[in-house]
Amino acid sequence: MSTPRTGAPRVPDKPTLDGLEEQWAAAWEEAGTYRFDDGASRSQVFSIDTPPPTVSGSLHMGSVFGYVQTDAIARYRRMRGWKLFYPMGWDDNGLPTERRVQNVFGVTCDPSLPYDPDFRLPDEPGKDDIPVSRPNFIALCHELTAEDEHAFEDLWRRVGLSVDWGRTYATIDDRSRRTSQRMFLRNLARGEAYSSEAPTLWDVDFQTAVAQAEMEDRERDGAYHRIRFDDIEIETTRPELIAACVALVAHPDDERYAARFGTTVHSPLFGVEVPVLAHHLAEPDKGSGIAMICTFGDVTDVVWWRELDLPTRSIVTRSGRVTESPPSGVPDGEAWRAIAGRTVKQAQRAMVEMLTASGDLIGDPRPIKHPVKFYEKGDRPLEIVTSRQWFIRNGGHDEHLRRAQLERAGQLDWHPPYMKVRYDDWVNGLNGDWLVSRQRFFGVPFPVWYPLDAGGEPDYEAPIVPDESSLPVDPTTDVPPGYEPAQRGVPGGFAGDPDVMDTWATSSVTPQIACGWEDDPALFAATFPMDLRPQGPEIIRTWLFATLLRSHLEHHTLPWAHATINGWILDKDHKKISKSRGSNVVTPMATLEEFGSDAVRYWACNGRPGTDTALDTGVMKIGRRLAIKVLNASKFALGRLGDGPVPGSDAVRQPLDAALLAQLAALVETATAAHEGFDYARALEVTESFFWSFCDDYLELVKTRAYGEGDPAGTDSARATLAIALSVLHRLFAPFLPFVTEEVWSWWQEGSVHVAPWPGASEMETHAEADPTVLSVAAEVLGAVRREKTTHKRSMRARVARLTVTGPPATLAAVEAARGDLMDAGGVDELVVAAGDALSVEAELAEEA
RNA sequence: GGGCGCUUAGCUCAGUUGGUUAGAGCAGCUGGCUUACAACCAGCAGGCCGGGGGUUCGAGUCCCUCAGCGCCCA
Repeated sequence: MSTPRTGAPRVPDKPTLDGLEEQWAAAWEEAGTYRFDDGASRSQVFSIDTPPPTVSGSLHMGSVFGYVQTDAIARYRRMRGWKLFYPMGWDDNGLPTERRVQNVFGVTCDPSLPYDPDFRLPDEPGKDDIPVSRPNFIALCHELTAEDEHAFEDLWRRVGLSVDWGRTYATIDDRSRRTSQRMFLRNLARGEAYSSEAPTLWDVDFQTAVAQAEMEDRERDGAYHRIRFDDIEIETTRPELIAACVALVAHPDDERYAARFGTTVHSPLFGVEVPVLAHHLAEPDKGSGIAMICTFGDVTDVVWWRELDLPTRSIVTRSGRVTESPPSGVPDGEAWRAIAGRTVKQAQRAMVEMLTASGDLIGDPRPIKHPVKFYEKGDRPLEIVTSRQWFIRNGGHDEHLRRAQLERAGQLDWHPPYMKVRYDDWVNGLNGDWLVSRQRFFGVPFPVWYPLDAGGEPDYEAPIVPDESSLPVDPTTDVPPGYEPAQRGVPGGFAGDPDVMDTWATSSVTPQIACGWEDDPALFAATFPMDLRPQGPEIIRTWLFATLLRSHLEHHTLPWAHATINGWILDKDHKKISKSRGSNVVTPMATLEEFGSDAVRYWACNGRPGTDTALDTGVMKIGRRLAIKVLNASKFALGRLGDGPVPGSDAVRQPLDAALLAQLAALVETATAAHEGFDYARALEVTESFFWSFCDDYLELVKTRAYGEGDPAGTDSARATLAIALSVLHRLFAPFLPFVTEEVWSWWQEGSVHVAPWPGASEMETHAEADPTVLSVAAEVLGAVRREKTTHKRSMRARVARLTVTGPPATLAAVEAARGDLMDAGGVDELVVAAGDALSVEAELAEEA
């Protein structure tokens, strides 16, 4: 039940939407309206694992879309009586931030440099990037992300997210680093995390390893080069790797090469002897049906290398150049010196020239288009290099764990359900464990040191780990237990792991970060496992999957009960809004100022769960009109309540009023059911539709009575109904239009509408007989009267001398029940009814005055 | 190549287990200042529900197929 304020409502003469955002955002902050109740128990709490936005990403309307939808869900649950745990996080660690720091400040990180406490940026950026130490670089990262986070918070407050701003975290802050490191140490202790020297996808520009989830295929031009290995001709798109060739391979059933399996041939130019082998992954239809295996040209090479137990002859370095000296077994001759130290592209040109000259290249290269692996943020194709990296087991090599991951996802409530398929596809397609180490700087360090042997070589098999109580640590500056600072890097001493974790390795523990895992046991018990993970579809394979994995490994439970997956934002041409394509992207703040936050929220909440939605200012205009209508209708209805106490539901005696309340009860039921299924869009739709009919028909029909003309009982009935309907409608709209509903609520109620209880059926109960058709018939008759006036181009004030309604008995009974209201609203002098089959209305207009 | 989603009025979209004559808003057109709102109100017009085939008494809805668009994966 709502709590009406004593005294008459205070309604402004000229209600306006302008300024509501600032006014109410400040009021909510002041009152702590959205603050989490610390004493709540798990059964009272609804906890939301909000996606921490990448603060270095651009702000655009796509950012607003999903967050507003989630906020509508949160506001509904809060009004249903749940104690909302709804914190916000900032994803600031990782490559996007490093890249922005490089661009904005014109610096690059050189980890070999010592920390410079007096470092100052020059006033004018120079032509070349300034190399800075790792600590200086990280300081600049913090400086920049602080600004970005401020911009995001301003936006979220402006758009009315009802998050508890007292619980904000950042993925690089102490709490996140501690949680992330602790989780890693637990994984390590259980054997779920391990390091290994292995072929790894490598971005030569970013100088870091890349995980399967961050890799994408791009269609690129290439060319098949037909090359002679003795009498066998192979086809390859990468002739520059001939020096790295360790075998030839054909399909075991391929009769063309059956006789050659087990024999050897010699590579051209280098003359290295390599075996001819059989493997089922060789494609007989591709090229000449026989391929060279290099270490490493692509991911298939890695499979062949592993399964056929081949030697390693890597020639590509982490910078994307050919090594200076040849791998073992390859002669350091003229051919090698032609490619040594060159970029991959230069080496390819040199090889083609030499092969042409030697006659080992058959015919001209044949141009093709083929998919090439790229880092999703990268500009040059990924190379495969051998390096030591950290992995977390994810089921990619473990059928048992894979099945467990699929089962977990089956226990999760997906909204909409078909989004689960994307998860299943991803898990079924996993071909390796999760690579979590990155050779970067602004991230969570691995909390690990390695003992150095007498020769100064690290022992990777016996990492030194810190006590959990000392977390977070930075092994590049902190000293491991039992060692002295002076022992860093000296034989018999220690060395810190220089790598940082993949940003998803930290993002995958947002439930643990937000809920205070191990830091705040009471909070954790009250909030975890969480209730809801809202997120975008594109990060199902990364964020959702990884979060599920870590929770499964550590807690043997789902991290949340529900996942809502929002759709894409498309621009007017139905193209996905791209962060990199900055040209046509309007900043959300400008849009929010132009249309108002409620209007933008209306647009966002119109997007069905999981459905792609076009950025459409037309829909925002409709939302703005709706918000204005709420102001005006509220002003009218509250202005009719009179100065005395508002009559209660007992006063509802008129059939028309009872009919309105019956329809309203049905609306509440429909809207509530929609919300329960996370279908905020349907709840909004039915509420909006009801509200316009309420304004156009009911308010017009009841207007005269509400003004207090005629029978006082009729007036009381109208006023009681208006008060109930208005209170319910304000609350039904509150999750979508938080600003305007709070404004109109404040005119006549105590407290915030956003913590008012969600309406229930009991509020609409009356002693009057409730027949909803009274209102629908009355509305139809009134519509016919209006049609008559419009057809004759007369004003709505024109009198109707005689109105004849024909219809079946039930319809006529409804007309009789609303007789007075119909005559008042239609300006009818005489109303007569006549029996007939179907409802028909005849209006004789009075002469024009 | 495989999977998922989408295709309904000029535009943006609803259409909930198959069930009267397919809805809304915007834009368009015609009227109306009506003591909540002209940022408003009333009315009109506008649709082989992407194509084809099938199941059914009955299909926008279910099945098959084709086409286009988008996304994911290989």
